[in-house]
Amino acid sequence: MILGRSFYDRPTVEVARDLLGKVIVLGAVAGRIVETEAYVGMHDGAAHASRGLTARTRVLFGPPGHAYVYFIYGMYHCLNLVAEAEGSPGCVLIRALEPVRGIGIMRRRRGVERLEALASGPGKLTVAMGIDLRWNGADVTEGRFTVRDDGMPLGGSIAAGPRIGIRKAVDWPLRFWVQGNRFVSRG
DNA sequence: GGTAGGATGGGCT
DNA sequence: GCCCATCCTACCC
Repeated sequence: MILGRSFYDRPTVEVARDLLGKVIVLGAVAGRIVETEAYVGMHDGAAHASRGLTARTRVLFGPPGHAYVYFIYGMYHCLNLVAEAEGSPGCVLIRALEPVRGIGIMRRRRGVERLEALASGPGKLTVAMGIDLRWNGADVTEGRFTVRDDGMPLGGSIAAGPRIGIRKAVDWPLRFWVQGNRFVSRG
C-alpha cells in the first residue's frame, strides 16, 4: 500500500524511523529504505531550511509527502521526503536503499556490478533510481514515484547515531539505520 | 584493512 | 569566494 499524506504529517524523527523498511518505487525500479537522516527544521543548523525560505528551500516549507531533491558537489543529487505540516520545514534524507526491483537497470546506470554498491549512499541511490532535479517537488503519495509499505519485517533493530558529512549540530543522533544491514552506507 | 585528495557547479554571503 | 547532507581512485599499511 502507498503511504498517504498523513504518514508524513508527523514529527520528522518519527517519519525518519518509520521510513526504514518501506519501498521507494519509481517506474520499473524499486529499493527498500535501510538508512535515513532527519533534518528537523529552522532550528537545525545542518538543515537547508535553517537559512529560511529561498528558491531552493521552497519545497521544504510546503505540504508533507513531497520530494525535495537538490544538487550537491557539482555531481550528485540527494533525495529527501518532506515531513510535518505545511510551513514546518522538516525533511528526511534517504541515505541508502536495498535494491528490490530493476536491478539490471540500476547496474547499467551506476556502471558497477556489486549489489551492495548500487544504492548504499545518498548520491549512489539517486543515480540508481534515476532521480534528478526534475523530481524536485513531486508528490510521492500518487503517480509513478511513490513510497510503499509491503509488510516485510525490518530484519534488524533500529540503530541511531550522528549524521554524516555535516559540520553543524554534529552530535545530534538523527541518523537511523537497520542494524547489521549490508546495504547501509556505514554500519 | 585504511585514508587523503580531487572532481565539479549551484547556492548564498 | 567559500561552502557544501558525495563518491571514486590512488596509495599505504
